[in-house]
Amino acid sequence: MAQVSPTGNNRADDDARSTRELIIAESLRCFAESGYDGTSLNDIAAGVGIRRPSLLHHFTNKEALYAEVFERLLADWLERLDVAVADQAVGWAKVELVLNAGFRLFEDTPDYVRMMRREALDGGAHPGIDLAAVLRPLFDSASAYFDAQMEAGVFKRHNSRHLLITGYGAILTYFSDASFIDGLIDDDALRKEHIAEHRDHVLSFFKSALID
Amino acid sequence: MAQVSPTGNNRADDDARSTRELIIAESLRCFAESGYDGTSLNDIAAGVGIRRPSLLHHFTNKEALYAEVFERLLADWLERLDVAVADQAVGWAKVELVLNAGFRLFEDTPDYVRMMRREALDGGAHPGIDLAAVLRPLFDSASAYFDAQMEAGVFKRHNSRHLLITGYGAILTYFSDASFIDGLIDDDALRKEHIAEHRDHVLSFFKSALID
DNA sequence: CTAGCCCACTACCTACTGGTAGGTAGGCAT
DNA sequence: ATGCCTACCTACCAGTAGGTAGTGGGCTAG
Repeated sequence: MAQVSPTGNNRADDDARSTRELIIAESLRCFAESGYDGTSLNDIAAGVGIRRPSLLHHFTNKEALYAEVFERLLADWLERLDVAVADQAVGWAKVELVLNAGFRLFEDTPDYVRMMRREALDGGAHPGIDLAAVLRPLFDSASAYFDAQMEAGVFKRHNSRHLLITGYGAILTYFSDASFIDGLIDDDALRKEHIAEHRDHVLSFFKSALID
Repeated sequence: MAQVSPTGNNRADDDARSTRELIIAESLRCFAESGYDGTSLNDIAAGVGIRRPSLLHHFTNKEALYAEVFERLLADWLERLDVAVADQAVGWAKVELVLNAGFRLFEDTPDYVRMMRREALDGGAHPGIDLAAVLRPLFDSASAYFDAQMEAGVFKRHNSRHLLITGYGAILTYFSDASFIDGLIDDDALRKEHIAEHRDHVLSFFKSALID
């Protein structure tokens, strides 16, 4: 009989999980920075401080590693957004709440944003990952929310689906293309104050397009 | 004495240029689809119908090929945008003109958009290419234009630089992430009618944020 | 102490990368 | 005919990719 999960190993399990976590964290960095093809397992292993075969002891292959990193972060993302979406605020207040949550989320995890952008750009090149399918429910419910608010006269009339796509592009791009934007504004676009500036702009811009 | 450039070879030069053009066209396709690291010279050569060494007869190395493709398309892009920007229209009419030109441009060259997005995402990973430096003059003059119009009361007040970044994100994203958006709207996002839909939305959205 | 597991290691494999060397077929000018 | 040039080829290089096999140390359980 296998003794399933002995309750209290300390170092063994801790180290194991810690190594796994280290690998995932380093993979995120690398995949965000250089993309799937631009990242070698050697790069990741070196970042963790182990050799490639040791890395492959924790993950069956590169694709599985990528999938796990992606799924992990997608789960984090949805969890945090769900909290904001679940709030009972209505009208503009709710939009502001969700936009703020999005900004905070992206500010906290810029690597995730770049990885997500690469995934959207590659468009299903990585089997087993269907970004659109995961986000679709959120997209549909948000679209329905806008339609209802517009119908009720709370918001000005717009195409709700394209409105969401516009918002997605406006916010995500600032973080995913930050290093490009650096060159436009002559400073680090990811500095807190610049992020706040962009957030304030997006909020006021969307507000003046939606309200009154 | 070397006979410099005999004036009128027909087939030799034509074939040569045609092969070069074929390589550039195929490179664009591949780089847009799979990125720099995801594209091998063999892929490109195979697409053209020649072998890798023959390809390297036309371009000194992979980086030089990438640079030429990128510079070529950047030049095309700036040329077309300059025409729109040079128009003497003022106020919202000018914004509408430039946005329409941008949409037409992106619609005509979706591969270019994806390549450009990848470049912005990689942020200077490819030496000798400085996207921000090239676009900076356009960015600054556009920013000045908005500031002047807002000062004159033609447009509502917004942060002009962040307004431009928002617009850049809103439009580019639709094309660069088209395959992801496919999954959200359950159809090919690059179909003419959907592009028109998004263009109409962006125009009306920006208009209601800027005017009145 | 011993048995066994976990984890990381070295050593190796095949496939493919970007790039080079050297050769050949054909066009064109002298 | 000769000689040069362009455009392509095959064959090869060193380096690196992802992945596998087998080894050994350190820990824990019995």
